[in-house]
Amino acid sequence: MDVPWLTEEQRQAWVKLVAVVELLPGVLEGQLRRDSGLTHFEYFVLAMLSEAPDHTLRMTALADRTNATLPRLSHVVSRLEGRGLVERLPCPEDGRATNVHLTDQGWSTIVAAAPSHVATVREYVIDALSPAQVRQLDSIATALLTRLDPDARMSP
Amino acid sequence: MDVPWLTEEQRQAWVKLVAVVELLPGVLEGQLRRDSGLTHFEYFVLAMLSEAPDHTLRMTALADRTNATLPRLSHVVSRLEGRGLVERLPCPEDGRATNVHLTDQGWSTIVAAAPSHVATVREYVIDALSPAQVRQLDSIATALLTRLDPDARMSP
DNA sequence: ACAGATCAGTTGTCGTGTCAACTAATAGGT
DNA sequence: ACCTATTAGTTGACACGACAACTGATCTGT
Repeated sequence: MDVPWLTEEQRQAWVKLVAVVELLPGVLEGQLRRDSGLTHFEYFVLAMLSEAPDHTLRMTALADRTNATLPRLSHVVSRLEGRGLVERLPCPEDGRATNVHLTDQGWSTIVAAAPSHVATVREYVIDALSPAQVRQLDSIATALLTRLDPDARMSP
Repeated sequence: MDVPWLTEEQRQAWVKLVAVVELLPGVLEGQLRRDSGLTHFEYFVLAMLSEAPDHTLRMTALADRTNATLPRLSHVVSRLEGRGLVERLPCPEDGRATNVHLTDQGWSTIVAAAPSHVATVREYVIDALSPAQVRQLDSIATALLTRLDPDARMSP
């Protein structure tokens, strides 16, 4: 496994990216838990459902969009179901599949949670960057995703 | 909590950044576990120790550099100690503190793990970007860290 | 039409992180 | 000097995610 080492420039960028990747989830997690009683992952699940047609997605599709394994998603959906934020429905077209549907209460929850979450995103990310940097970030993230997510499971 | 919404440009950049932050840890985690039997966090702990003077850091300093809570670090150090990769030593200057020291075996482990890890970083990050983008990434990450980590705990 | 293979999801177990409570040692005030 | 407050770290109980094994439904080939 003999590999060309990284240049100092590359190493610096890498170290900082790792720090961001390490710190950002904690900030989002904390804010959502405090303000809305949701995990970031739970928020993300509700958000994906809220954007889906009829507020409904099949487990597998939802797992793809949220980058979750099916077992993990199943557990989380059970909890959300217990809180009345989503409901499971058998899929008419495929007897094996189950549809997850956002309830009215789930919709209210995500609508209530969104503003403060967006405010946090502004505060920690958008407002820290110039408009040009926001565009650069988009290009960079797009480039990374072609490797990290070649099938575009998370953003179809 | 009434907040200006995000422009479409900003939203796109944000969505993609979230995807990266979600996917990248999984890739690193998987590679390190397969190739070296280490968690990314364990790798990071060993790496920080390997860069420290005398291969030694106090628990608190190590917790800062790795963005870990003290309990989490304490548990992980216990496991690493059990595997003989680090050792705990009482701190001479402060009776409350404990120094964590990288053993020879720990050093060998990190040296053995580094090349394939760097290769992965190349593959998924550096090589996906142009040299200009690497520089942009550095600037962007630096800007984000002024908010995410104002005291520069992770990169002193 | 039926048997085997594959697919969608669920359930249970285990490792790991978080939080709260605790111990031990230093620092500060009178 | 002594008593309190703070700091460093450890320990134990609980929650969540990963992995493997399992159930039930659909597809494939003959």
